[in-house]
Amino acid sequence: MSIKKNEMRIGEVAKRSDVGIETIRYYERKGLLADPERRPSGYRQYDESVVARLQFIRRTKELGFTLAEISDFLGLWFDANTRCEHVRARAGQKITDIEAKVRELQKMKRSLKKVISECETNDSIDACPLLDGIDLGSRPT
Amino acid sequence: MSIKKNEMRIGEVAKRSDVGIETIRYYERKGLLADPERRPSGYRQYDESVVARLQFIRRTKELGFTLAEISDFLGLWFDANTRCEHVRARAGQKITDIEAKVRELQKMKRSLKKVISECETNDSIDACPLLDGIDLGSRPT
DNA sequence: ATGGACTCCGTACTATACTACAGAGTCAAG
DNA sequence: CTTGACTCTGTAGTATAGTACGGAGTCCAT
Repeated sequence: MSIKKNEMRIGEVAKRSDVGIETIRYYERKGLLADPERRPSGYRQYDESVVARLQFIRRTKELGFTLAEISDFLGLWFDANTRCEHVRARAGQKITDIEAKVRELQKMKRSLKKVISECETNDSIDACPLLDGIDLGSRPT
Repeated sequence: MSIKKNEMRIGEVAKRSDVGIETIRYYERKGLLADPERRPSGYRQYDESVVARLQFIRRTKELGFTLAEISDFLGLWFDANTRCEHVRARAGQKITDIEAKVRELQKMKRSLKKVISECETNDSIDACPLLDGIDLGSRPT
């Protein structure tokens, strides 16, 4: 029985996590956030932990994961019914997905660096390839 | 004056790039693909290069870039009016964006590995942290 | 020369992820 | 005890990125 700070209202949470009030309620409806405690008035009552969770959702979304995937992700940790071996399998799959994304991003980065270096040594960029192994055709003249 | 294979119709392109026919036309409307040549009948006529371009769009989308960003990306290479220094600046910005994404992904990966190792040494996962430095609260009991 | 597969265009529909009200109730500073 | 900021629910609207469909024309193997 830990002592919880249970004093934030939704507006405060929105400000701290940089996620809109309407969006927080939307995530609640979608099951990405647990139904919060309520004051007698019906006002939602949050503690600190929801801010971290919202920031996690926001950042993960920017990496190209859908809310359904993020929900699954959070489920890895929060679903008390998930067996340990299932957690391992799902986490392993997520790691594979992440590694593929990282490889693609690094490929794009290498190509962009190539664009930059070609531009530095050559006033014209006629010969710049945008991506390794990808022929995007000639630039219009 | 290079020899071009200019013989694919839209269905063939769709099959090769694993992008739907309707989606190809949609990308054309959105300006992600140039207006293709047409047969006298009005049928669109493509060469090989469009397949690579479509594959690039598909993969890049999976990395969390919007079509607008991808359009910008492709513009780095295809816009003949873009000055070299602008290309460098925009490419540099993209690299920064990519590096931030990679860092976030690697953070997620580390956390997932931690989840897995905790699960391997401990039948209960009560103590697994989902993400470094992020307190998601206790699992329900 | 004809039937089945393919393509055309335009429009309408869908899913995802928000975002914006309306109208009513709540909170707290002065 | 009022008043302005905040919150409630429910519903409706928006942006993005497709996806489906109807009715007509085209391609080509038999």
